Amino acid sequence: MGYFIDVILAIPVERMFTYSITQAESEFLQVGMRVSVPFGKSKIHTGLVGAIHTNAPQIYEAKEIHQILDETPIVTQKQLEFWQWIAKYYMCTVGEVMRAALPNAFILESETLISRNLKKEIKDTDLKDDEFLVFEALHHQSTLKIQEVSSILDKKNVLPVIKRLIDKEVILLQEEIYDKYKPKYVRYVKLQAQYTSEIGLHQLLQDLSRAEKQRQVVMTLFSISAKTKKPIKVKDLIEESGASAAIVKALIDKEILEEYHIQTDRVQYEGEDNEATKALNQYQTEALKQIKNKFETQNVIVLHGVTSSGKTEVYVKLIEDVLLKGKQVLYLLPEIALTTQLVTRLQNYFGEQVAVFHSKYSAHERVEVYNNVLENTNTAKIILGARSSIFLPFHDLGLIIVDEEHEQSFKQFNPAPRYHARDAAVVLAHLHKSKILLGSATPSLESYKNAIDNKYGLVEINRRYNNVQLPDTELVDIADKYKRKLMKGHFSDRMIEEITEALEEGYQVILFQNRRGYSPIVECNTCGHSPQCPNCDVSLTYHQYRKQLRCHYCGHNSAMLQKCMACGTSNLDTKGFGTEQIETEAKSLFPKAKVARMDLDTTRGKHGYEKIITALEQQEIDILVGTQMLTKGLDFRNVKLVGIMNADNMLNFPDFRAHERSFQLMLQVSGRAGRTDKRGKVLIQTYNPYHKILQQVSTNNYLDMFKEQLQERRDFKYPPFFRLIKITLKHRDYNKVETASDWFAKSLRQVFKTNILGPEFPPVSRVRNQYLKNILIKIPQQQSLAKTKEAINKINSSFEAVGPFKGVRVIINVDNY
DNA sequence: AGCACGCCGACT
DNA sequence: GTCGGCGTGCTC
Repeated sequence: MGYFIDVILAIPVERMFTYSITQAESEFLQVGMRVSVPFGKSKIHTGLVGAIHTNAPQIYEAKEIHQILDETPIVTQKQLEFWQWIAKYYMCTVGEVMRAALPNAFILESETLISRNLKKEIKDTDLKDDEFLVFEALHHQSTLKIQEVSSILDKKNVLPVIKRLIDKEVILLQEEIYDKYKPKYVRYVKLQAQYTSEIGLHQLLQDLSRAEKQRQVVMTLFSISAKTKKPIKVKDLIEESGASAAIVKALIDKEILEEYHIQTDRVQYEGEDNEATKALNQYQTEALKQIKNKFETQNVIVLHGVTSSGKTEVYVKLIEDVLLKGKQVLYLLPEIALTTQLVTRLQNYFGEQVAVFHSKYSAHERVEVYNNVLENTNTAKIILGARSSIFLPFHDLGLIIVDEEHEQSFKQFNPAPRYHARDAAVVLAHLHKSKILLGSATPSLESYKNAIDNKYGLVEINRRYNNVQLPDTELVDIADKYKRKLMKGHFSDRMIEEITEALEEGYQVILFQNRRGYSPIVECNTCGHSPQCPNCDVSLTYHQYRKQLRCHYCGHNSAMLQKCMACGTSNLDTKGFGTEQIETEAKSLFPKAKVARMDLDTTRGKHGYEKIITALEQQEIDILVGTQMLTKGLDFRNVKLVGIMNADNMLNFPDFRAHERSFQLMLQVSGRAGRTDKRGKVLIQTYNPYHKILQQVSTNNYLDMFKEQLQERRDFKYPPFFRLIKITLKHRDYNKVETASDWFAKSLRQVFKTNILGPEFPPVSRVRNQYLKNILIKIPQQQSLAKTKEAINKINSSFEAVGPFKGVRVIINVDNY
């Protein structure tokens, strides 16, 4: 009888692959372990064991596996179940989920290594120039990677050269698979055993009487070990004794000290949990009580607490309870909110039990967190992470908190799996029979509706912490201000007055403009021509600080034009404005104030974001201009005024969620104002001060907004009443996209009759030289989601079989909002 | 996703 | 005339 395993590979193909194994291997292997397997002509891939069985495949012969990579499963049964759900719900392959779910370092792929064939005599004259270069390089280096050959020859495609060399038997190939993860070892030292006794030590110090520096080092070592009773790092010893590394080395060489290594986590919390959790005020206490009560009967609760109401403290109390029961906690946050204060705050309470997981971490660091969660170590009881942390190998999850639940960034768009971390977390909680709390000052309509419908529990906090008042919001009609010539640049007289006042009182100001760059359109005043991106269907945005025109879709950039490309006059003008322009204007209007800008362009580096936040906290910045980055749950103590430069471009955004999102955005930015003693002020500049959303923002009326938006969603058949699936077709050829999308939409209409929208070009119909066309499927509540997806999959496979549509990419996005 | 195999333009 | 571009099909 043969033994076989079905293996999941991290590639976008539907099926699993069957490999043959020996009986011994079948006894050792378990579902969830990794194996390396030969795949395709020569490559070796990492596969995850999905099933172990004895059914030989009928139509092909299974290859043997290459190697077993794990001693115990690294993926739990629950995770596999979760992967299956994600793949099914978000219409992607399990392989794609695997790629997103495992740290990259776990997914090894072989690397082709080239080495010299020593058995063969080679005459230089037999080789062509480029062949000789490779041959010669192998004299200096025993093996070369393909990529290295590429750089030696300075060309992309080196395979033909390599092939010729193999034919001439000059080189040999080998496939090397290696673990990308290397544990970190820290050097420690201790005294050799014979010196640990009192006599031995005494003798040693005498022997070293003529080597004063060395004697010092030994003395220091002795005193540290007496003090801490812990192993001593070489680094610490050098620091403490003030000696050089050479002296320590000499002692090791003389065999007085012994050197050893200990495997160490890369991410470590050095401090201690030195803070008792804060006492809650009456509103928080009440909320906590309600949450606990409702968790008795409900698994999901929405916590709606106004900005600065102290939701975090409530979370902390809940976490404490769960930890006492010995369970794990997952705390999900939007990526950007992670890098800051919250981490420190939780560490102050929970010390090393807090583990952080996000994209800025290196591959190694992620592996360590992953393993710690898998082993359920004490250093991974609370996982603070961005959306991808839902894929960690939890054992005993007791609570999931999704903070800033409304945030759009919980949804992944590219690549697949296009999952929404909040929604997936609800499923994850269900799998673990865990509770889940969705917190926000401005809950998403979906979540709030679920709460109203009693599917979820609802708990509200209506007071800010310390009873600080909500800011006073004022709408400024800039149409009127322009008419009466009261505008200076993009600043109304009211804005200038308020900024002046805030600055005079020593407070800080935040100015919000939801668009980066200097101005999004450059236009010729003579002929009306405006420069477009060569690869995408958009106008180029002018970035003043580098005097560049840039495309925000593909990153294309060119120097700012001096003359119009169409008519040659130098009568160029800019339309619209972004953060850069606001920054420039603010600097000239308030020359004494220190103005800084926070957007994608200024926060690029690893710590760019933190630098600006720290500068603001330390009051090195008076006026901070920024995009929506500003909204992410930051607590700025000294900000009194928040100015929204232009509310209209958000409100007019062509998306069914534009109003909801504008409300959330504006309320969140407003929340940055006046967090302590003095009541904050929010100024919103708009052409349309009677817009209902602006009215609702200014009165902080979430419920009104909710009801009104919900009605609109019902009327126009949008979520949460209808589910959406967006299908995007993509190809370089315009006509191909046209005919392909027509075909696709027609097929969909044959099945669904109504509720198919499009095909339609998106607002930016060409990105990176690829034309895009969207089809939107609206799914009424009574229509089966599973059947709908089945139908879409069926149409998609027939589509792939149509010859003329070859090469057209189909991107399916479930819940594309 | 890679990666090999196979058919058409720009260079020695 | 070859080198090298990327379109198409397959991977247990």
